[in-house]
This record gives sequence, C-alpha cells and structure tokens, in this order.
Amino acid sequence: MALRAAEWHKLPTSLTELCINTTLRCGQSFRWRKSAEDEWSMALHGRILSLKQDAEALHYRAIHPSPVTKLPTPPPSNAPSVAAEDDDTLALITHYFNLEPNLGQLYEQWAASDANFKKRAPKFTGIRILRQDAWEALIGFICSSNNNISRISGMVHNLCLHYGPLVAHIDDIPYHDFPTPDALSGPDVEAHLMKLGFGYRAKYIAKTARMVSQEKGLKWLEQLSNPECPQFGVETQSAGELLEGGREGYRTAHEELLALHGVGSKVADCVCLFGLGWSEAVPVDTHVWQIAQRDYRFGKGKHSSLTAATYVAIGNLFRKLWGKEAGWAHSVLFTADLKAFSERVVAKTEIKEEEVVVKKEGDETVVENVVKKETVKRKRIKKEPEDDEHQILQIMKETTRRTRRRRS
DNA sequence: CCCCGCCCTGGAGC
DNA sequence: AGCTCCAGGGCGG
Repeated sequence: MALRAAEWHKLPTSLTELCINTTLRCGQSFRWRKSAEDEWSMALHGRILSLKQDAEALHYRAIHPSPVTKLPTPPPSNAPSVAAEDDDTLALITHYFNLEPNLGQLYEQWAASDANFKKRAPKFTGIRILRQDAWEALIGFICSSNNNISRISGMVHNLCLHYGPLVAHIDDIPYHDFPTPDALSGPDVEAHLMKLGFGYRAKYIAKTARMVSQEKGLKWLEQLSNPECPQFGVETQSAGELLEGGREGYRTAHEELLALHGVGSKVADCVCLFGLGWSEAVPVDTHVWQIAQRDYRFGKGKHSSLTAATYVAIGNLFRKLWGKEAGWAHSVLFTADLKAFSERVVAKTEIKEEEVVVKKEGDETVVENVVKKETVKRKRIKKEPEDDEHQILQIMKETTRRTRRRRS
C-alpha cells in the first residue's frame, strides 16, 4: 500500500523575525540535522519535526510514529503515519522557537542602546533563543566543556541513539528522542560513554543523571524555569523585577544548578538561558570573554583575567546594556563571532595595522613586520561539514573506530 | 579570592 | 610522523 507522506504546513514569517539557518546552527541546540537540501529535522515531543524556510514562510511537517496496531491481521507497516489534523505541532513550534516576541523591535532596542550591537547584528538577524527542554539542555551543555560544536553534536546524537526512544525513520535514518534521566542512570552508563569517546564528561553525565532521577527529581529541574516562560504546556506566571544580577528566580536557578557535577557558572547559565527561559542569563565562555575584551574594555586592571568576579561583571554590564533580554542580545554577538559564520563578518575588522618592530641584531638594524595575533587566528578557520550525511558518517566512524581500538 | 594543573578527544596547522 | 594549540569549562589543590 502506498503511504501518504505527511503534509507540509505553512507559517508566514520573515527572515528577520526568524532565520532557522542561523538559529539552528549557532550552538544553542545540538540535535538538529539536515534531512535534505535546506531541510532540518529533529525528533521532538514524540514526533519528527521537519522544517524548511523561504523568504515568506516557515514550512513544517510532523511525522508521528505509526500507531502500534496490536491486530494480528495484516502485515504490520513500520512506515510513519500522517499527523492528525488537530495536532499540537503549530503550538509546539510557536513555543519551541519562542515566536511571541517581536524580534525586529528587540534588535532595534539593543542597537539603540549599544553601538557595537548595531555594528555587528545586521548580518545576523532572525536569531531566536530556543525554548528547549531543560534536561536536554543540561546534558548538552555538560558535553560542551572544552569542546567544539560538531563534536558536541556527535556526542548528543550518540546519547539519543543508544539511550533515547526511537520515534521514526526518514529515508531509513532513525530519529530518537532525547533520553530521560532514568535512561542515563544505569550502572554501565559511564563506562559505555567512555567507550563512545565522551572523555571526562562521561562521569559528569552519569552522576548528574543519577542526581536528577533519584535525588532531586526532574520536577525540581523544571520548576527552576522562568514562570513567564515555562516548559511546553505549563501556564505562565509573573517572574518579578530585574535586578543587577538578574531576577530572583534566575539567581536561584543558577545557584541550584551548580550543585550538579560538571556544571559550573557557564554551563548553568546556558541551561538557564536555553532550557529554563531566563533571558537575562549571560553565559561567558572563551568567545564572550574575547568579545568583552575586544569590544567592552575588559581584560585590564581589575578584570585582566576571567575570574569568577569578572564573569559576574560581564553579565552585569550586559544586563545594564540590554536589560531583561541580555542573554538573547549576547547570543547574537556570540553567533557573529563563531567560526562557522566567519564568511559573514563585518569589514574584516579593518585591515589590521601591522606593528613595525625595530630591533638591533649585531651591527645592523632589522625592521620586521610583526603580524598581530588576530590576523594569525583568522588563518585557522576550518570549514564546518556542509552536508549532514557526511556528518552522520563521521559519527558512525568515530564509534566503530573506538570500539575497534578497544578490541585490539 | 585567585591561580594552576589536570582532565578526554579530535581537528588543524606547522 | 610528531608536536602544539584550541574547541562555548569544571574541579581540586
């Protein structure tokens, strides 16, 4: 029997209000994959969500797992079924992509209060802070320490593949949802993740999963959410006034998260921003630290290195600059600084002035041009893998190679 | 409070 | 080939 493919639906929007090509690649989520040319897919809330975008609209479709027909009659078909007419996919997209705020207006506000934002943001419009599942964000960003986006994506993919529930296939490629805390609490998880190449993060994940599933409870984590911006399906409530260090609920969430293994200030802020809806959270990593030095006069005197005090000072400055959505504005600048988007950078930071150094060697005077650090760095740009099949193969290769290495 | 060495891994540059 | 550095850090001394 020929199966009807799931239908595509249309959600009108402009690329300045939402740009999935930037939003899905800027390192806030690690699970989206290219399922075809200009098409992104991911398992989310028990379905495969696929997206395409053009200048007028976001196109989406949901593939639900085929209902398990217990009837012993005809040959069972594993093919995905069509979404019900009245399913909640549109509501899910609106929630997940945080589509409520007027992004053009926000960009204007941020630009008006900061010349640097005004300078760098125009080529990075349409970036939305996703409202991701808190637990998934927590584990994803535990994986992110001392790591790069492509490897983090591979690790998260492996977590889903080995511990997450299968949702359905597209072109014979399986899509798994993110594993629950229970699923990652088994006795062999750490050793297994070690074999899968997680390195020292294997222990962090195993410990954190046990703490959340057995000690604190998933409810504990989810209740750290911004009540104005809750998990999917929960009613909203007011979240109080913005203080210098952020709202009360944000401060509490940040502090509570620090009790988990592998969660420091930066990872806690990522979870707050991307998983708990606290838009004033400002994760300060090496990129943001570099931005703070280059564009906001950090790196000298009291704040000459990225200490805990400096970390807080940067967040406070950004909150003073941009207010309640400081983390959102900061993410735009962060993205503008990512290597993967380096072809879009503004004006190449001008042609960097060469420092001319005059020094004496024996009798002669030698004049040489010293290339500045920034110029040198730009040479070390690697291209992110373009097509995703390549990326998936990469992931498989990693896995088999490691297991093979073990055997020998 | 700050600083340092260490932790796993893979890719890139030299 | 072999080495260094770096990639969205965290932890313990």
